[in-house]
This record gives sequence, C-alpha cells and structure tokens, in this order.
Amino acid sequence: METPPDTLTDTGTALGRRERERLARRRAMLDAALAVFGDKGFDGATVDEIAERAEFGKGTLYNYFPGGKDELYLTLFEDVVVGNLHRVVDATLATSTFTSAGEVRDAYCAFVEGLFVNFEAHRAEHMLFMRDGERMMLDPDKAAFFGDLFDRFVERVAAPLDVAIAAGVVRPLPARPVAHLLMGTVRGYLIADDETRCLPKGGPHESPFATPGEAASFITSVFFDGLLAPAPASA
Amino acid sequence: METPPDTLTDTGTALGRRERERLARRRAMLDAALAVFGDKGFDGATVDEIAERAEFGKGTLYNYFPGGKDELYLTLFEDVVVGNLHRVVDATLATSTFTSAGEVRDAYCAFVEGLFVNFEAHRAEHMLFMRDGERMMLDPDKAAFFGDLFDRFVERVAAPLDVAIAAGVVRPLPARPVAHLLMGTVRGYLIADDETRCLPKGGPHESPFATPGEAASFITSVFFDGLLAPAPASA
DNA sequence: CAGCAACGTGACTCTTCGGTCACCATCTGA
DNA sequence: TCAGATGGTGACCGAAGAGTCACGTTGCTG
Repeated sequence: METPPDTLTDTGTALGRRERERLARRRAMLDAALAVFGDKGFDGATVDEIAERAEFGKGTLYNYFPGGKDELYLTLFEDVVVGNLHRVVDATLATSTFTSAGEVRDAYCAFVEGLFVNFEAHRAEHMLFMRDGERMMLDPDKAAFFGDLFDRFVERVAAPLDVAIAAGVVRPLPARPVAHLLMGTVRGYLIADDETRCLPKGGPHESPFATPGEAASFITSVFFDGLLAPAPASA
Repeated sequence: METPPDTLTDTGTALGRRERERLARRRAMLDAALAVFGDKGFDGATVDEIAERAEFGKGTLYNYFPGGKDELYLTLFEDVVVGNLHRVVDATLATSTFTSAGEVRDAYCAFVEGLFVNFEAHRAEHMLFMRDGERMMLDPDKAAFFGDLFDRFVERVAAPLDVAIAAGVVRPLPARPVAHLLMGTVRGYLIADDETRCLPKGGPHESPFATPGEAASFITSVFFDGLLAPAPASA
C-alpha cells in the first residue's frame, strides 16, 4: 500500500536512524495536535496541552515547529484536504466516463457516501476543517492558501459534471457552482449532524439516517431527482 | 410599522425618561457588540473594544450585561435568529397553501432569495451565526438553547413542505431532513460566498451570480428540478 | 574517559483579556 | 443648598497562554 511521499508521513525508507526518529517525533506531535485541535478547536487548544499529549516538552515542540500553533494547524489542514478529500475523489469520481444518468448518480452518491464514511473515520480532522477553516480565511495571508486548496478540490468534483453535461445526461448548469453547492450541502449536513451529537439522546434532534449510505442516497436523490413530484401522467 | 415587543428594541412607548435612556444605552451596547463580534468573531472580540466602540466604560457595560461577553453574544444571537430568519419565513412561507408545483417552487425560491437579501443587509449578524454558532454548540449548557432556536426555525421551514407533499406536488421525502438540507445548503453557499470576499478580486474565486435572485433561482432549480436532464423523449 | 555537539526541557517572561470595585459625577428631593 | 441615591468609570487583579532560553542530558568521537 506504499503511499506516495505525500506529506510527512513517510517513515519507512532508508534514512539514518537519527532522521527516522526525528520524523516519528514530528508525526507524534502532529497526531497530538490533531487530537487537541479536533477536540477544542483552534482557539480552544493550547500549545501546552498539545505538547503534553505528545509527551514532549513545549520547547521541543517549538524546535520542530518554529511557527508554533499556526504552523501545526496549517500543516494538519493541508494533510486533511489533500489527503482525505482527494482520496475520496480518487476512489469515486476520478475514472468516470458517464454515458448514462444512472452512472452519474451512482458515482456522486458513492462520492457523498465516501465523504460521510471518511468523516466518521476522521472526525477530528474534519472538525478542524469545518469549524476553523472559516475563521482562517479571514486572515488575508492565509486566505490565498486555503482558497487554493479548496479550489483545486472543487475543480476535481466539478470536472466529471462537465463530462456528464457534455454527454447530455445532466442539465447544462454551471458545473463549478453545482460542485460548490454540493460541497456546501455536505458540509452543512455534517455540521448539523455533528451538532445533534452534543444534545441529549432521544430528543427531537436525532438524525433520521442510520448509515452514511442512507444519508448519501437522500442527498443524492434531492440533488439529482429534485423535490418535485414527476408530472402526474399515471394518476 | 409598530413591531411587536420583540426583544429589547422597543424604545418608543410611554416609559419614564430614565427607563428610555437605559434602553437606548443597552441598544447602543448591543450594536457595538454586534459590530465587533461580526468583525472579529467571538474569540477575537474583546470586551474592551466593545465598550470603547459603544463609548462607555467597561464597568458600565457590566452593569447592563452582568453575564459579560457571553450574555452579549447570546442576546444578539437570539435577536438574529428570532428576528431576521423568522421575518423571512413570515414574508415568504407563512401563508402558503400550495396546490401546484409552481407555487411551492416560487415560495421557496422567494424564501432563499429573502435569506440572501437579508444576509446582505445584516452581514455582521449572520457572520456571528455562521462562524461561531457551531462552536457554541459544543458547550453542553448552551447546546440546548441553540438547538431549540434552530429547531423551531427548521420546523417552520419544513411545515409548508408537508403541505406540499400532502397535496402531491412534492415527492414524499421526509420534510425536516429536507428543510435541514436546504438550510445547510444556503449556509454552505453563504460561507463560500463570504470566503471569496477576502480574496483578491478578479481571481478564479469570483461568485458566478451577480444578484441574490440569480443565486436563489440557481439553488431552487437544483433542489426542485434536480440535476438530471429530463428523459430524452423530445430529441 | 574526556570533550563536544545536538537536542530535549520546563520554568520563566510578557502580553492579553475577562471581570471587579472603590471612587466620583450627576441628579433628585427636601 | 445639602444629603443621599443612582449609576458611570477605568485602574486594577488574577488567570491563561504563547513563545523563549539557560540548563541538563544523551550519545557520539577521538
């Protein structure tokens, strides 16, 4: 399963022991940061807690990440977006050719389900993205960085739609706005779903969908088939 | 235009001068808090800045809002949700009866457009909601408060759908999840749209829709008609 | 084993910010 | 005009947290 030299995950190949240990420590710090950020959000997290969780002194942490809190966050953020989200696209949308409506629907349904499943499996990472990404965009320097990452991702979601539109199986709507809308919808759904999690069980807040698959086909159904009842020809 | 004694906006009627001044000051503090929260977010805002902007001493502010920052925020939040959002529902969805697909579509299109217009007009308030509402939900005490407000709102968005479903003009999907989805979508759209605002003009991030009306009919079109091309009977 | 370099460490500093309170202004009523 | 109440004020306090640095430890080299 040799992952390509993605970010800083690689610990396997023939590096000196020194270097390997260094990378392992770096990794441990990122893991700890992820857990804490995911739990408390960016502002709520403290460098002390991250260091403690990683079982290192705070100074050590600054040796590895001179940029401190920000650098930790940005590194993780890039990991999440390029890592998880693109992996889901790869698995569901990358190789599609789309000659029938069913194919498009299925592909995007799988895509949305993939996002949900991935979200379940990497809740902390995604909460980072959901909760704090917004605020980061306000910083003019960082805005370009985040905008770029997100755009590249949306582009990959939109491209198959262009194919489907060209094939005439999807209405000729502007593909990028549709992709944006789909992502916004998924994001909105996940946030709402996450919010219910903090509330007392059994209340009116319970999510109506038991599995990611059900939630995904619900969204897909709305997006692809629309809300309106088909023309009442067969009354 | 006598608004009902909504929250704390009422300054008109026959109260003693003392009381009127008191309310006016309170109002000024809330306005200042709104501006600062909207600009910097909850964590970024400081009580000092709010007090300064309201042109009062910090102590005075605590005389009026003993609960401090939290109380200011929660008061504003309730204002936004019960005020703005419910007003939009009142204006677009409240009196609908729905006997045709066109009526439903139009009503929800007007609703979404109303949200967009309202958002433009009250950007600061809504940024509050968008950016920090999420984080507030994490606090178990406050979660119930927010969940309730949001639920009451979603309920009002969902109810007309039930009518339309009963009338057979909308497919029998679960109305509350659909309403949730619609709100999530609008929220996602607004956030994405807001993000582009911080980026250099003219880049690839430009919003493709010039007016709230265009954006609203785009969303409505996707939601009601779906993405799929109609069956190619008339080729 | 001595000397040295590399590196982890956490106590410390410095800043920021939420919240308090003793003090003072102003207004009221006798 | 004076006493007392009402209420605004900002200097102050304590907590919290980001980032630093002089020190100690480890392990390599001659």
